[in-house]
Amino acid sequence: MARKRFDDSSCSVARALNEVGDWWSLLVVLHAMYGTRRFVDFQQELGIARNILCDRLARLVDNEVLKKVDVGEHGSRFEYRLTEKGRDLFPIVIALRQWGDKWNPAPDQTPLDLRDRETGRTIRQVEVQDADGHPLTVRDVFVPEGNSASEHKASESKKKAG
Amino acid sequence: MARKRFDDSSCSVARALNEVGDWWSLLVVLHAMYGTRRFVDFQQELGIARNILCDRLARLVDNEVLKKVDVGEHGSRFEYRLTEKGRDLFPIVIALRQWGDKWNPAPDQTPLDLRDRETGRTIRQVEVQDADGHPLTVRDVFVPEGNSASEHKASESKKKAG
DNA sequence: TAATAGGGTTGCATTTTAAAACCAGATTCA
DNA sequence: TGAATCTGGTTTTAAAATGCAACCCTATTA
Repeated sequence: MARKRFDDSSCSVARALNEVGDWWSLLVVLHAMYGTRRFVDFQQELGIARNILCDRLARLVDNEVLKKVDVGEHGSRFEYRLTEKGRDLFPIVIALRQWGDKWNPAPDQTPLDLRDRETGRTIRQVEVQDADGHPLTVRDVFVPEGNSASEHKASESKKKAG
Repeated sequence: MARKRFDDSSCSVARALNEVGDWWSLLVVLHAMYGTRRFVDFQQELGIARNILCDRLARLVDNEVLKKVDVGEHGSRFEYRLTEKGRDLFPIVIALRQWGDKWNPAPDQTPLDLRDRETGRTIRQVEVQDADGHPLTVRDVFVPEGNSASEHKASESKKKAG
């Protein structure tokens, strides 16, 4: 049967994954962040099937992660550019990259060394922080009672949790 | 044909997505962070097909995101618990949730209000930061020349980029 | 002894995916 | 003028992945 979709899920993670949670979409967004804008470039860099790329680009445009711009250069030529919504995926993509570098390092590759354009210094590890900027783990947080997002037992209120 | 896998991709984002980049895996991890540990609970909370859940749990265990523990309670009973590698997905899950809340808010739902267990204060937005903790956008960073991760034109060196 | 719970596996129909071939408008080349 | 090329797709076909339901086995409870 068809893959399940989460358009109307009450869970915002599910709704997010519905837009960028498949095998290709985040890689398309990643390459868009690297500067790729054209169909053929995405296709060659990603090695993705053309029909799948069509589908993903259209879906990302539908979801306003990308916008399709006719730049009218050399005949029919379009560019796919990140919207603000798309650029807002930056922390997610970087966190994924750091996680991959940490837990599945490629033997023949130094991890990505991303630097601040102004100072030239290496960026921080992406982390969840408290109001003061101190790092928090999953065990350091809770969902206050009454928050509708806690419907599916978000807080660790079960006997075995903790 | 088969879906493409990225096990040996030189891109750490692709390798990360290979482990948790499908429709269900990150939702399983999310619920594990909420405290879910047992097969039937995952199945009921997620509404996932049992064979698919089997496959995903096994894959996550293979990839050491979860570990399977025989707690020998009430006969055959196992628990799936997050490993350190799995807990390390916390920033990614939270960033996804914040992105979903921001760009696809559910009309009938207040966004997740996650709080610091110690102070009770709301957590920060997950962001990419420079060495001093100041937020950075995708336009504020670059990949230094010579970094092997820049092979696929990570730095914006093309004529049209910028 | 039967019913039930936990944790799966198996079969089968439906979708998705990948690969390659094909298509159509615009442009450059000869 | 006409052929080749570039760009951005659509179509076709076969292999996987998915969802659903039914089945299986162990252990516990009624």
